Amino acid sequence: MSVTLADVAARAGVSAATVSRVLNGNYPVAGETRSRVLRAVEELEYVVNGPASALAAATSDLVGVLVNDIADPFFAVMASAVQSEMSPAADGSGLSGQKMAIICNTGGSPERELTYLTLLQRQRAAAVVLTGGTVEDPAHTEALATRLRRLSDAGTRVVLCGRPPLPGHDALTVTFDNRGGARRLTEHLLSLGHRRLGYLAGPTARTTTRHRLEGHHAALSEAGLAGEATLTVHGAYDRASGYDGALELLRREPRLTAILAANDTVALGVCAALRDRGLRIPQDVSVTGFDDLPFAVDATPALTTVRLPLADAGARAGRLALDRETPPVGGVATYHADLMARASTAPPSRPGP
Amino acid sequence: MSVTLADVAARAGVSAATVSRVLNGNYPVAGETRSRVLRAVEELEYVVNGPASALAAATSDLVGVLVNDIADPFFAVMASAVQSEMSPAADGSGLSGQKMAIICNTGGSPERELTYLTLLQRQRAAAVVLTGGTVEDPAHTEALATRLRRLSDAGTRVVLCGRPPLPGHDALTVTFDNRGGARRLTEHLLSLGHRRLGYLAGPTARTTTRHRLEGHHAALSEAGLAGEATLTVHGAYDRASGYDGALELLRREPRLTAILAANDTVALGVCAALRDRGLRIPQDVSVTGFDDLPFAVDATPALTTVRLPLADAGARAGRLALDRETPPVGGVATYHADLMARASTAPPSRPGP
DNA sequence: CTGTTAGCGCCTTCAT
DNA sequence: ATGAAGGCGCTAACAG
Repeated sequence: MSVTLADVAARAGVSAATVSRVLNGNYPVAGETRSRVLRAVEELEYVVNGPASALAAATSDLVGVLVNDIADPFFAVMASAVQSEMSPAADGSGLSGQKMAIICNTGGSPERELTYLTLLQRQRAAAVVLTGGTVEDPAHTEALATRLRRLSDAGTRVVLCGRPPLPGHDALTVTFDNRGGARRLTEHLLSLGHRRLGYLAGPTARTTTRHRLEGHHAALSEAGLAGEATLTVHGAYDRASGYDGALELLRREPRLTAILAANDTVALGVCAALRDRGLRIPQDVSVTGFDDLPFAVDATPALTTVRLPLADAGARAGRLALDRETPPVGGVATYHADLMARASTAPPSRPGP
Repeated sequence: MSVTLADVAARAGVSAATVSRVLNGNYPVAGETRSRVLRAVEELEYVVNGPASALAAATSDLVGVLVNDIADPFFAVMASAVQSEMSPAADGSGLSGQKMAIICNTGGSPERELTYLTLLQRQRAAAVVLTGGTVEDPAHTEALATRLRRLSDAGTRVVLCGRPPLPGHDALTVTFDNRGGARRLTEHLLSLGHRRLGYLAGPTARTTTRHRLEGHHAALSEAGLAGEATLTVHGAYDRASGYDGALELLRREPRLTAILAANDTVALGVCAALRDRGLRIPQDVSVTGFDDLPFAVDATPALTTVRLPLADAGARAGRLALDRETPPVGGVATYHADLMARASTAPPSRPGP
């Protein structure tokens, strides 16, 4: 078998307890003894047994991070930021208590979300961060709240990042003003003179989808256009949905002059579809995204969108999860979504009626 | 405290051993007893204590995945694929033995890479997957080999994904033909008639950088252009390096007609710089990327690049890590890099001398 | 400051 | 097919 604490203790001529104290450094140990222990550790190439110490100390160094899909930049950026808050020093000093992130891909499936929470509870995770929007289904909301309550009861810190507070559980929350973002985007288009807008929404029954749609409608109402044909098509948060959705919108209303996409990735699909149709952006149709992912500025034309401070939010969530930042009042921090007006939007060439 | 195996046993009127056997399902248990135990588990909301079972069984359900930066799509796609091989069924059935991935961001730092390996050894990880290229430094290579050997000795499976086999350790390896890819890209440009090429290489002393550069040179030599001014500038694998690097290349050789970027992200920066300089792509300067990340096809013009089957490779690595696929002969599987000729390359308007 | 003594919760022979 | 018992490696009181 491998080297254990006892081996190190024997080699250093001290008790196991002393070795443990040296390694964890939260207890006074004589300098002399200390270096003797450290030397023995070196010589024996001893590596702490994580499970054993987790069991004995009833704590763990694991932090769960739930994402829909880590290959989606939206989640990758947040997850990366969460992680950056617990990354070890480059020199590898002080590894004790070093937290490690377990990133779990739920694929947007509510069931899998619950499954992963169980798995994380099994690992006795120190904290759990749930990122991105969630499904709006009473049954799932309740199941989720129950699971999270069990986790909190077991001492696991729970933080929500990029989704609204969960009814039935008072987890710390870092969220985005999705409504405001969509409203600003819509206002921007209206102020340019657009009147025939198409909205490509995300999957139904998801918080982000609903909030963005609400912001869109709010802007329309304020402009006295509430009654206007609110052309809306739902789809997934991916490029293909953008492509198909744009074609569908054009089929329904060939005269539309602007399309608001559910997010930047979808917007890319929209742009591709418009190009394939021989329509120019923004001369014929203006396009907007959402999120301001890194590639948005490199799209041609550069994409008008709203910026979500994903990295800031993720980092904040990470700190809250590690209890290294005082929680915001009320437990909820909301990040503003700034309009990034770029080249994909312009006044319509044929003003509306 | 929380519910333990003993509690369940008491409730079900059986011994702890029996409960354990039911939960792990690798031992015959009477159907009657079995369901009684399962009911007790339900009623008590019992959740296995991971650390405790890991300690007792001397095995763990954790799998480490090392990446440079999870926010970089190159790594995110691979990591996601590795993970997909161990994701639980959506219905949450059969959670026992469910593996979980710990994704570690090394930031490209060799020290941190070693640190994370120690941390994973501490967790007694079932397997470790190292993704992406690595630093070519004898000291680090040796330190890495040593660390990996300790891991293997401790029973952890080690898989390399996206990097060449490591001298000094016979880890299973899934790698890409970076040389071939760069060669094909260069041949493509040469066949279009380009003679003044600029090469924007990645960071020095990294395997991917070197291999791609070698492929580039090989193509040049074969075309009898070995002596030609091989304009090369090194930079990081990010957009900013592409932007700055392109300007630097143009400064050194204003007449160049093509730029090969270290990867797609860098290529995006190159395109931005060229546009800002008023140069048209591909009429004035052709541009190529590497990797064929999702956004490459949406760039304008669509980026000519070579496709690395990142998802396939990641999935393969995942299966090898879980010992669910017979290893390739020799322990090394190499994936081909296909040329994706798109709109960012064309014959030079002013043919070379 | 350091050693001693109990567990932490589970798995796994070994009996039965 | 099930129960009993020991131990996995470490930490946390409690003495000294």
